[in-house]
Amino acid sequence: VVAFATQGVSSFELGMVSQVFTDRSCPELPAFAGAFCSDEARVLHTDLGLLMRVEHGLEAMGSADLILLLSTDIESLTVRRPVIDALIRAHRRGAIIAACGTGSFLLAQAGLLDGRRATTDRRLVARLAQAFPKVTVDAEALYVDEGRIVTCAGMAAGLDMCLHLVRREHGTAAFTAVAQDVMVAPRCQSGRVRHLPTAWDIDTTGSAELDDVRLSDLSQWVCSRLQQPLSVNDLARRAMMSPRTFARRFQSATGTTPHVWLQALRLDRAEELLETTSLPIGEISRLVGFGSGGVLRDHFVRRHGMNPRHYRNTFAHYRQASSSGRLPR
DNA sequence: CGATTTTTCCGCCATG
DNA sequence: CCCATGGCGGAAAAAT
Repeated sequence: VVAFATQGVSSFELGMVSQVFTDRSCPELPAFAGAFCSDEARVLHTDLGLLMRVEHGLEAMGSADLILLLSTDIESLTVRRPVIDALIRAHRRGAIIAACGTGSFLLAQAGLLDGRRATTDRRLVARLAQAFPKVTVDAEALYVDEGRIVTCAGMAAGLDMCLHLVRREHGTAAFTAVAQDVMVAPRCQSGRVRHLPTAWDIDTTGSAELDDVRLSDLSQWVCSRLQQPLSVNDLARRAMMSPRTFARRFQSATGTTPHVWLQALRLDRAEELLETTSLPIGEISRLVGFGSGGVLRDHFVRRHGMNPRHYRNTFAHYRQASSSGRLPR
């Protein structure tokens, strides 16, 4: 993992990437070899004015599996040709490139965002869209995953993106463990905001606060009884709303429907069990509340493009530590 | 995989 | 008048 930094680099992101992508010397977790690189002076000042010595130049990108482009102040962002070339080469080679905040501008300049969706720092989304019309700018997303090109909004969204990458490449068990290691309460699903809202992410008009009270503990309540078949009506009853109102308020608060959210939760748990136990797939289906293995399989193919057995094999190497069939947590 | 049954979702609308 | 609520019916999706 190579992180590319320029003058004025965000010290927050420096800390973030070095915490997530570190060698934990723990057999159950993926171990990352990380390095910082830059194309300019080997001594950079961060956004806080601290001095930082960078040991590698652009050549470090040549062998990286994952390249992270760190944020800087947009005014001091200068795009140099060698950087663009290095990014294009890395992309052709098959590397994953993930940009935080202003890093999206580098990707855009390199033409790597053309025809793709992307996001950037909230204050810069309009600017990105205007400067690069071929880019579809998503102003809402925490991060946007376009396969080998990933972009994210500023600040803490970078953490979500990094954890998402861990999950995508190494599975849910690794994701959960790393999230615990950096003391982030893992969200139930990747992508958009999948956790149920707390007061600050609902718009504060109307009676949103009352909703918050009624919706806030729903997530936990559901997680603790996932193995039972829960209908949307059950959720509504628990949230003390009529089914119609529940559906409507859930939709406006989370952007998704109760059923979709519930299935995502089930699927999350199923992934975890597939990776960390050797329970039969039918058994896992039952445990996470899918009636039969067929249903689980269906959802799996939709999310991952592969069936549960294939998925399990892909991430099998993280299993040896706890293969007793014991339930995690 | 296709047919059948069940569940979910959304627009519409009356009500308070 | 504004707006949240919740019942209803049918389309769509999911489960069997």
